[in-house]
Amino acid sequence: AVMILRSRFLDARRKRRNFSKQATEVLNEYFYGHLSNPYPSEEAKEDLARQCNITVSQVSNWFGNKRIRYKKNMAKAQEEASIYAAKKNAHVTLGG
Amino acid sequence: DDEKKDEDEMDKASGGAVYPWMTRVHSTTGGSRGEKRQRTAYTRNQVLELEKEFHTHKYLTRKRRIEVAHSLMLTERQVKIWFQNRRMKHKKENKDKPMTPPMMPFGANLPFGPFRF
DNA sequence: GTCGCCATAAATCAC
DNA sequence: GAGTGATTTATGGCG
Repeated sequence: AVMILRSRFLDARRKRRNFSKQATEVLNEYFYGHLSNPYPSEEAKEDLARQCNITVSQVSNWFGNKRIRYKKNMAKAQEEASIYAAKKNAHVTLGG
Repeated sequence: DDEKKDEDEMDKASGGAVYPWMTRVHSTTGGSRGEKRQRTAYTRNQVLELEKEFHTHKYLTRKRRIEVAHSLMLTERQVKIWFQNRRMKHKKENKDKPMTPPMMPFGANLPFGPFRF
């Protein structure tokens, strides 16, 4: 009984820390750059994990949270979307 | 009054595109609209007993599952699902976490991780 | 046909 | 108190 309680206090979320600004930037760029289908492949997750210096699980958590919270706050999230859309347009010039 | 306007809080993408993934995917347990899916939090005792059971067998027989379900006031399905989730957690714990036990000859548990030559 | 694995949803926890 | 990363219940597809 004590063990279970103790394990809860040793949980990872006990010592939660935010990701670095750069990491969040990388993740957001991917998310808003793939807004039509923000489901990175396993390989893409590994890539993002390396870039952000976090684990693949953390990448999965981040995308899961991001998707749900985007849905719950579409109006607000879309402002962010435009920011990253503009950012993306700086890279991919609309040559079409 | 019962004026409720936030039933479909999402689905109002004035300006931005709405892609399929943005729509709700899971059923709302029969509720017609806007009902939060309920996620029952199991009691401490329920979790405790399930953990004990998991410690002895990672997989349950049908018979055992029925017994556990009844004794904990859960459905068979809930017990089955719980064990599946628990197995996934178990797997993750032994993977995603540090890679000390299997490989690594000597200076293994440095805070920097494995050597890179 | 059933059951387990898996990725994921959605709610909730913990900080 | 909102934000955010992690964890806990629950679904659905596929093998």
